[in-house]
Amino acid sequence: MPRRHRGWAMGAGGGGGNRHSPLTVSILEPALLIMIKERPRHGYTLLADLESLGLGTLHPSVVYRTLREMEVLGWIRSDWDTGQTQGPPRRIYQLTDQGEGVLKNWQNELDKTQDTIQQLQKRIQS
Amino acid sequence: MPRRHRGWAMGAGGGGGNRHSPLTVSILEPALLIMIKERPRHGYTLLADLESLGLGTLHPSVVYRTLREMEVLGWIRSDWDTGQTQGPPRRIYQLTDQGEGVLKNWQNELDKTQDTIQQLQKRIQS
DNA sequence: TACATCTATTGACTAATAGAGAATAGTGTG
DNA sequence: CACACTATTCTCTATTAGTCAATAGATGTA
Repeated sequence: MPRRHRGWAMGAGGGGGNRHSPLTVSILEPALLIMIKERPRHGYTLLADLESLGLGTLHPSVVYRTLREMEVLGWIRSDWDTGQTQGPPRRIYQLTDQGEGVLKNWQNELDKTQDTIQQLQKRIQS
Repeated sequence: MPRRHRGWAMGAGGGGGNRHSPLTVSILEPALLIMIKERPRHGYTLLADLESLGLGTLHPSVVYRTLREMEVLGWIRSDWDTGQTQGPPRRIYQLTDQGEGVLKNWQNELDKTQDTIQQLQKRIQS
């Protein structure tokens, strides 16, 4: 089963189950950082919150992996949740100081991206 | 030399030469389609035009490869330029009918992305 | 207690993409 | 001819992403 990325835009409305575009994946990282900064959360919650952002097509393991990798990089830190849980112990993630800095870079990038997309949208309308 | 993507946001303002974010790469495909639709062009020109969009950090081979792959997919078509050139013959790309459809999908995706980013920006300001 | 179900997270395997550098090649200029 | 500039292609390898399966605690229920 091909999981094309290049070529994503062909099957978006056509074929079987709809997959997300590469853009979706690219936004995952800042989205997680922003939500974690808002309020420390665990992966399962973040998974649901991504849904409400329209990034809900991402496979859980992609999200968990991203979280683990960002922790290795020192952008976020996790502690085991001591409160009662309806399941196995879960990691609560919070932003580190380094993560704050990284998030600032990401904000600049998001701004630039907004700008670029807007330019593209204008160009196509004329 | 590591060409990290995950981890991009660390070195953006810090280390050596600045690389682009994954977002930049994700936008390349629709950007090319839009510019080609505006006016058929060859790769070298597109390369320069990307610059003015703020996507100038992309390596030429990435851009040429993307063009070739989009041609294989049937989204664009190329003819050798018959006019005089100041160099070797060059391919002029133009959008196909299929490419028009793909571009529409991309436009939806760009809209959605604008939306998501805006939501994220709002959330971080409060 | 055996079993299903829901909450949570992790691991392993492989396909696909991206980044870099070098190769190829035509044209014009000193 | 050597060099610079225009233009495109190729190859090699690092990195990322997608999928599936495994692990595991808690809760309910037959």
